[in-house]
Amino acid sequence: MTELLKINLPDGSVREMEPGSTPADVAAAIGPGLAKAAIAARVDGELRDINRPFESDSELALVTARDEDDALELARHDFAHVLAEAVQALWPGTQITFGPSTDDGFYYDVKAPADRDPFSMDDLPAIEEKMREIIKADKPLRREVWSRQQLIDKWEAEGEAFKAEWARELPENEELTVYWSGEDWLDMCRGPHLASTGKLDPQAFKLMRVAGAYWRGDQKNAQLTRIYGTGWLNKKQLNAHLTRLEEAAKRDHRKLGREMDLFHLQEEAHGSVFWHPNGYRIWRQLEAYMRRKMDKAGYREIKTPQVMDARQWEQSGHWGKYRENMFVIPDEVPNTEEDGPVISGEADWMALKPMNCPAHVLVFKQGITSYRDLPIRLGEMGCCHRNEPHGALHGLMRVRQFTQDDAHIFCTEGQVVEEVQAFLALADTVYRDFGFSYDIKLALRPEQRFGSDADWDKAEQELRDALTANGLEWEELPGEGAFYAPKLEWHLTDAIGRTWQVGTIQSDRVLPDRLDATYVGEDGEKHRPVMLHRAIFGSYERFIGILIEHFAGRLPVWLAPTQAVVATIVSDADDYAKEAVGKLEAAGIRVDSDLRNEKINYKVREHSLAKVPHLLVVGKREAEEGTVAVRTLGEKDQRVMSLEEAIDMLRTEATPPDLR
RNA sequence: GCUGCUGUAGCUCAGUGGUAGAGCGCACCCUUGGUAAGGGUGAGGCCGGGAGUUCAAUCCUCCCCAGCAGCACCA
Repeated sequence: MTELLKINLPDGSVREMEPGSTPADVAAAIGPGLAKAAIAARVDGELRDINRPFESDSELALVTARDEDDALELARHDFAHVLAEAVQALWPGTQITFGPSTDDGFYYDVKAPADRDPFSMDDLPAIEEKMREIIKADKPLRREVWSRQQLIDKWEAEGEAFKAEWARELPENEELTVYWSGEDWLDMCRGPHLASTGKLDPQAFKLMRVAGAYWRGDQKNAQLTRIYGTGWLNKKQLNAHLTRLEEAAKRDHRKLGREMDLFHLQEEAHGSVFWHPNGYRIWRQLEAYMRRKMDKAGYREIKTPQVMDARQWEQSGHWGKYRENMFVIPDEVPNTEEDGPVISGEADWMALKPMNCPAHVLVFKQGITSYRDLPIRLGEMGCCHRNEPHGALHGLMRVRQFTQDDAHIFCTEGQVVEEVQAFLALADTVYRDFGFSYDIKLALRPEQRFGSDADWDKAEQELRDALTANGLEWEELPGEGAFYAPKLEWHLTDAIGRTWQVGTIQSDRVLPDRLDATYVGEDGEKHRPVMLHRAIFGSYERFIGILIEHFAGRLPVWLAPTQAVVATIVSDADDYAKEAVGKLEAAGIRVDSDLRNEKINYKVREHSLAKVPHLLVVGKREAEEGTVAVRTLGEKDQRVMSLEEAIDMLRTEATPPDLR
């Protein structure tokens, strides 16, 4: 007589089940509706196959499509397996490796057989077709426990070198499982999975692209082809996602930058930005804003050299740790008598600064500093050059020349927490002014680091203390800190839910030491200051790129390159339009006139596409009455008001948020 | 840096082994029109750079450069 298993359900009831029964059996016992709806189970909190037998008395929660996070996770993981199966069905000899779910879908890393080229976009329709076949065949997905040797033998027999390698290295104490798809295909997988491929909606996925990816994420390893798909529970969700992607593409700052004539990039200076008048107007507004914020927060602005001798970079540690990202130049006047510039090879080396911090320490070191002077907050709109890997460059988001709203706070040990707290508050006001919400992450000590564990303990705890004191929540990222310091990172969420890393603060005890920065303490002795590296925008380039995408080009009036255009309907209104422009300019508004011989429809369209916030239309009527017809971007209606009212309105809207 | 794809007019893109086309934009002319494209005419291109194959290369091959997507890195 075997003992029955006690299965506790979320409503508090208990079902007694035969040994070997499964969550599916429980669902069936409860009712046919649930039996049909249940796609997986949470057993003692762990997501599991619906057909995996209970091992003991358990807490059970049945998972249905209404548990969207779990359902999506399962579906995407299954889509990945179906993808791998489809690729192998189409091209026998393809090696398979890994296929996880992602935020919006799934991917599978595969290696094409030796007798064909790597997979390309052109192969995707055929793969999709085969995937639909597999889904429609409704192949049962069955879990089986295998021994390590069984797995290794199978993978080696089939020439699956990557899988075999992985099977060898799976953790000792883990139960090793495979999942059968029908009777003819299987993959090594921890699971869980849906009961059969037919549980997937064949219209709810789409293969998106192929890309290279390294085996186990390491550049030294073989490069595989990663096939990306997006996967959902139904076609409606898929379409909604595809619409979101189109929306994101419309917001692409590279596209809008061209359309709005903000900046350009060209190959002769790839990775560095040519700012056009419109784009630099945005920059200047941001810079003026940030100067006011920093001035009020007790920072003093400095300007330091672009190029410094290599000896300086050796001392700061950059020469050793950062040289491959630095632009290095010979300190020699080249001999140009030959065809080209000739360098003797005996020159001393100089380097463009990739960071501002060493120069700031040098400023700090001038003269003798008393503890009474601390904290000293040195700010710089610091232009830095980093020779980034070519593949990393991306519009304004990742460039080789960029300007940081940088500052370094030199303070005593005892001042660190309060300085971090003040910075937390300052950063908060800035991000709010732009309408961003954010998450804070605390990046903890990396494997390779300078400094003692005691210092790291202290530095990490100081950041936590400041966060706690300000009532903020954060997420910790082990191993992600800089080699000299733990750091807080601000991750902004934009209007369509994407996140961007911008601001940071890092507490550093290494650089003051390397560059021998000291202050005289109350005791008359020399002490090391702590140095806080911090930025809020991060870089102007990236921040402007984020703003463009966040606002889809429709920048708030205070940032808009052109805040208003006065457009005439008939040339009889030209003189009045010029008068209006003069008054608007006198009121500090960035305004253009459009007196061209074009219809008003045409002008409205053009300035709307250029994302000008307000169009002031003037015809005969307005000229006679001293009014303007204001058409605001995004609205269909016009509002007629006196020129003075319009100026007041624009002046109000054009006031930067910190001056309101 | 790695893998794949791409590079044709200012922009978006067609196209062909016999030195090129569209739409938008631009210039000029007509039109003075009330809230998202009025009409006409015209000027723009060393078809990313270099080498090779060929009677002939924008097109095929190789190398380089840049862009895009991802990876790996990062503000």
